[in-house]
Amino acid sequence: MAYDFINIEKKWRSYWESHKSYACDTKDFSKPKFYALDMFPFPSGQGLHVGHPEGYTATDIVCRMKRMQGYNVLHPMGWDAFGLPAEQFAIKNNQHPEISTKANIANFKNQIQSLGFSYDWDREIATTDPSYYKWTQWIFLQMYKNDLAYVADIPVNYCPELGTVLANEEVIDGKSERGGYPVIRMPMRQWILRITRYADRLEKDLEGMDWPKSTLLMQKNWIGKSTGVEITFKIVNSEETFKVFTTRVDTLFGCTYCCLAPEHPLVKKLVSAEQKEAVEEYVKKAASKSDLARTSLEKEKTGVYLGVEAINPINGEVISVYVADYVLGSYGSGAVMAVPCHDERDYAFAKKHNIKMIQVLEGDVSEKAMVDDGKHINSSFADGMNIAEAKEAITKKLVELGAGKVVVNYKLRDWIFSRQRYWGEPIPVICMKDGTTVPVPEDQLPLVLPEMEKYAPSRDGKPPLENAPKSWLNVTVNGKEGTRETNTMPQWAGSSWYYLRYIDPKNENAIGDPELLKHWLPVDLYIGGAEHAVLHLLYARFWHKFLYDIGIVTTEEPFKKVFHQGMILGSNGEKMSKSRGNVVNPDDIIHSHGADSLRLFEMFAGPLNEMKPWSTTGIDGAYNFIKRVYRLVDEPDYVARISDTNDGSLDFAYNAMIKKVTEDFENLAFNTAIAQMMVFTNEVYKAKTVYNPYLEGFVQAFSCICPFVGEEMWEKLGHKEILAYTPWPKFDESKLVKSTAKVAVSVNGKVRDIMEFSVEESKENMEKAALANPKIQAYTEGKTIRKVIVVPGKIVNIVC
RNA sequence: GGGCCUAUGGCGGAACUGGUAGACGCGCUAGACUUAGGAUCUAGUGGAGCGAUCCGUGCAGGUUCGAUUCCUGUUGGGCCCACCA
Repeated sequence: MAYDFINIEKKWRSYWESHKSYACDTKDFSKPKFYALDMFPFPSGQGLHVGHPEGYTATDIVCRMKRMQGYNVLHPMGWDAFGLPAEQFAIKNNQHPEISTKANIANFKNQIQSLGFSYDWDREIATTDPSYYKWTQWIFLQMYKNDLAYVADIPVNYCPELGTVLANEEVIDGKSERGGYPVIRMPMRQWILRITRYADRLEKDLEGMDWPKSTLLMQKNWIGKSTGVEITFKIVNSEETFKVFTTRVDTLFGCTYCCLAPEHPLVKKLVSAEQKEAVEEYVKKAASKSDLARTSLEKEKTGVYLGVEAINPINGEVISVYVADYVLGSYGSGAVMAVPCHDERDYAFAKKHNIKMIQVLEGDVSEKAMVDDGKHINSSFADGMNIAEAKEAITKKLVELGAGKVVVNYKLRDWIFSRQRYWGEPIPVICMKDGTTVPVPEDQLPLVLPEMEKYAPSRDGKPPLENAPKSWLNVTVNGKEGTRETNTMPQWAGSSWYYLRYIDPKNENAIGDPELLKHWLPVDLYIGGAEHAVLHLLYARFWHKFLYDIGIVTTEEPFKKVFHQGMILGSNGEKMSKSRGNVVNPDDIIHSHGADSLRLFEMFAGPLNEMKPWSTTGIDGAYNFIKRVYRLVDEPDYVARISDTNDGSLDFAYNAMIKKVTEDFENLAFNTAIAQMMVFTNEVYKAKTVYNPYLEGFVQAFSCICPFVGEEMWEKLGHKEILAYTPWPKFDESKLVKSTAKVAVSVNGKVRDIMEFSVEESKENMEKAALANPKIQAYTEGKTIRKVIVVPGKIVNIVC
């Protein structure tokens, strides 16, 4: 019988599904736990992409090994089904998002199931399910009660094309992350989550985590902690003061002017009569400028004189105050001290506006600012000091004067949490006539999204829920009239805590049973795309830390180990896209080569974290290897006789393979594990006979990558039970020890011969034997031996 | 502009804390077998040369008995952040 993957895959898929072979009893605490999580997909209309199975296969392999190693494995899957793209898809196809979402989920589920992943489908969740988003809303309410959710009229990133506000994290180069539409800044009433309150912990706890280094670094940079000094400047002839934040307090003697951001509240108050018109015009212009316009202006430093002076507290110098949009209103105190000689931006601004410059560090400042370390000059008591020393001295002085203090600032901003969209979780808050907000009582959750015929976003930024039925919209609280909040939550809400729900998905009284949450957290292995390095992974950490603070979870961090799979590129090495015409549909491969071949190919193509091009011949190669393996049990008479006695010929090959596979699976190095299985297979073909337990151990390991054909082979080997819970094959270290070792003999670093020595051979004897070797003597003849380096088991190097 | 990652045969990729570069697979070449299949099996395959030998891990240096591996500089590719004071 040839390798009939179509029927083999059909047979075992149906068996595993009907027997619930991979159902996880989370209440079983008798075994060690292992929680492996995939980033749940957004069920798009296009269906599965070949990129999806890559990460999913990786976690599946580890899960299958862990099960055999005796772990109780939680391996769930669900759907991140709310959000903008779902809504856009629905609008485009003129179908209510609820219907299209359901259809897309069904399609995705079918595709995923055909790939043989060992998910526990009894734990399937969808963020759009009211019984799920009841708890998303519940978490929001807890945040609201803990002063972590608030409403504010603030300048936001508004995207007219999408008709909604976006989070800072969702804006890239002044364009929307999704769709690439222009984003403008305008003030709007928004719900905001106070993520900045967690900035310190979010930053600190990154240290030592088993996450990709690049991701840790990205989060760190995004949080952007910096320690500096906040200095108070007095306005001349006024009681007013303003504060600036600086990380270069050492340059304070070189400060020749100050700048306020256009949004700074003192701008209006301080501006002089003669400058009023110019300043007001400038502020107006700056406010309407989109981020795109701001950045596209080649970073030209514009600004106007405010008409007032301030006093530099360190030396009493009188300096001018400007308003300039290169100062950000949302960072630090919204004002800076400017030191033209030692800051590139200040240098450009001062040159343009002809402002005095004082050099306070030695160096050349004739062409550009000098920002490196050096010796201070023109700095009174700090003269001769380097940056670190001057910082300390000047800070000390400012503190004495009561004009400064050490502060920490973060780049991280609060999380703009409302979207002017229909397809999202309703925010469970009631807005009263007097402008106050009242939370929806917890026993009224879930607050279900109302049925609506017209749900498309409007271009003016008004939420679609404004047009919801009056019965939904209008609420009376304590005899007073109010209306429901009409903004909805962003897609990130549902994905910020979904890993908790899998643990106890049907619990109606809590997010999950505290005992179960305690047992199963944290997630041991979390695999997904690197594009979520800051957004999702930061938001989820924030929510988790909050849930920790209110006693829901008992770990400070949600994900112990995170890993990003590399992208699968088109066969031309470019990113897969419809316009490039290089998209591969997994369904086609499942039909032409089978799911096992797809899994094997994606794991063998290269390291999991690296980008790999798709390869048609590569998938053929995977298919051929499966056939070669399958023949071991399908037609052993032609390949290798299966024997009940061990002749020892495969001892080394087998034990080396099991050792390598066990270690490599643990390290997610599947390509090299597969290579070792290929070596073993080649050895079996050569040996023409194979000891039955070796063949079985091989099938168990192989089945982690190719579960369908693995299960079929297991059955053909005479087993009645599936192999998922059989004990993982052990390896015998003693079979890996070799009595002799091949040693390279080199002369002046060039290998000239290979000699075999007993592993116990002494260095002296190895040296003697090498020097006596006629092949070596041909190179050493007539020369004096200056040195001989002997590394047992590796090399003998003769220097002459 | 700043930060991080990366570069190895015709191709995808191996190589542990510096120690025989190219495991394994694809492709290619030759042979065997034939039930003519999407075959299968066996052998060979970094480059140059008849050869002994020489040259080879982006490029230029350095450290070392010995460097794909460590250091400095540089170039190409990728990712992230980009006025954060």
